[in-house]
Amino acid sequence: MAAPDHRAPGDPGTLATLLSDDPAEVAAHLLDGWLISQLGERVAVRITEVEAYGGVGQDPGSHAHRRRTPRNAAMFGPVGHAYVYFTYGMHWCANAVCADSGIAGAVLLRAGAPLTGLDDMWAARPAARRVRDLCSGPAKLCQALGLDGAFDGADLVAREGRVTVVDDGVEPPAEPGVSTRVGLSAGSDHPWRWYVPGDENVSARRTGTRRGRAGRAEAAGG
DNA sequence: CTTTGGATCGTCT
DNA sequence: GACGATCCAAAGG
Repeated sequence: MAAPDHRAPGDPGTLATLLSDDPAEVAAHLLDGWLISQLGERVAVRITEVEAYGGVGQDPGSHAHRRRTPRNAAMFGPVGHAYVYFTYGMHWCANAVCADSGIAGAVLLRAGAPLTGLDDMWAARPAARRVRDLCSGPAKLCQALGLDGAFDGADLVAREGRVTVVDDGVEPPAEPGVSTRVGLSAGSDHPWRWYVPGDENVSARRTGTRRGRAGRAEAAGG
């Protein structure tokens, strides 16, 4: 909820190295890292939920499963850059590209805990009622940080980028929550979703008959 | 608190 | 022409 005072963004350089590996290997390491944008002043969140997506022929749930297309091109590009896509006719979602060069892969940034720039986030998300409504979902996160198609391909590990993912040196959870991915019709069997246990800034999984199975409020429990 | 239906358009078949 | 890596308002317990 409130921003811990002791946290301070560090050197983004080490992150590029981290991301040069399989999405499923690196995804959980992004938990508790910082995602910062320059909407208004400085808007920052602590990453609380991520999902891994694989490359061609590796992952039926991935946009890159079939082949490279104009939309998913960023997934085949440099590690540490953003893959931002438009979905459901109205929402943007952002990924951090990873995997070795030439092999498509990405980590979807699904949720975050607001740290700084709360005023800008409230302004960017009029529908939000509580703090946990600001960034508790991939499209909410993008809206709160002002991320859209203009950020597709942006360098997330550049020292002075418009959007930056930063490792603040704080270790990610020793035992992160794990589950299957949200909202998929294919590839939903892989346990490639990770989240900070007990954090309320985590997306709610739909429990209805449309998809998925018995998911619950996994933010609870600890 | 939970559940349901609707919005809305780019992308790929 | 179909379907989303989703969110929100409304309605019911």
